[in-house]
Amino acid sequence: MKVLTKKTDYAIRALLMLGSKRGEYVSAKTISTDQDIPYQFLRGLLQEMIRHDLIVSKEGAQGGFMMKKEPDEIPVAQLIEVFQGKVQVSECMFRKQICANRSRCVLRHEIMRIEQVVNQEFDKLTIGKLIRDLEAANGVTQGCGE
Amino acid sequence: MKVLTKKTDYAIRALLMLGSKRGEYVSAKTISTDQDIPYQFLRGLLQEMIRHDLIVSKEGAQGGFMMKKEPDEIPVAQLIEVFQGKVQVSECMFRKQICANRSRCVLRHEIMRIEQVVNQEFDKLTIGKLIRDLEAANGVTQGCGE
DNA sequence: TGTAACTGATACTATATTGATATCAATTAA
DNA sequence: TTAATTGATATCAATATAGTATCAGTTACA
Ligand code: FES
Ligand code: FES
Repeated sequence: MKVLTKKTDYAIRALLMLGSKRGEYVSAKTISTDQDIPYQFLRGLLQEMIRHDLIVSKEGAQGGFMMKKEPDEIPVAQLIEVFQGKVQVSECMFRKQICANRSRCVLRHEIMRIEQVVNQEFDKLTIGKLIRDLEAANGVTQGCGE
Repeated sequence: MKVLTKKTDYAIRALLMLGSKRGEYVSAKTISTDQDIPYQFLRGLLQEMIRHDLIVSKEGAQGGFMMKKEPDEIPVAQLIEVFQGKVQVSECMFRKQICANRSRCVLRHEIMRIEQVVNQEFDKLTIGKLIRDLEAANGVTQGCGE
């Protein structure tokens, strides 16, 4: 069970890069090469992020993409929502029958509680936090071999 | 983003049924009809659960399936693991490069922390708990219309 | 002892989701 | 003018999820 798909993973990495080069336009090609993300695939993700007001673009030579929002205002939860759809733990079980007390149903309650916990965690984890974490750890943005 | 797939969903419902009829064999057909789960699909799930020692079966007429483990000893986390594979938030980002301090990498840390939280929650939620919750709520095991 | 009600085992098909590529028009810096 | 770029969109491939079909073997019981 994979919680983050490639789309989200790539999007995060693209944003980390844009976030650490704020104020300048970075081309899709540069991001693609640097982060090892398939070029055209990345292009699609970037456009999606423009539509969601996370970044802006400039066309033409020397064009590229730039952060629009503050990195601290972009929680990973939002990226998950954009690229994988809202987290929902499960449709309601027992849909065959009619629950007498739906608002008080403990099963539903239980499931939704977990849903909330998951969302809260991903909400606290912002791009800004990740950037700071990475910088603090390495001085330089740098990754691992796995 | 769907956290529980049909397989897990169906498996939980099958176990809730077996768990509330302990000591007797319940046929796949009965479960299928009662819980509205595709018959052959369910058969596969039941066999998988036998392999994982959660239930036992009796062949032949009047045969069927029965709980083996205590319902309280079956956390939803285990079912997720069996039917969807272990929860993993993400492969390591930045795999292109080599992380100097992998054991101290904060990004990895962050991601694994969330992974743990999710697993803990699904670990606390056992079949036994769900059965009790349902019985307490309704007197009878009963569902909702969604 | 025959047969209907069952599970065991396995192969198959369909559909949806995810991941990736290709193409061409429009824009812009140099 | 042209090379470097994004915008927009169509298409394809790979994988995962959901569901079906079939046949052999076992067992209760009429
Ligand atoms: S980025 Fe992977 S261990 Fe650091
Ligand atoms: S089982 Fe769905 S609301 Fe109760």
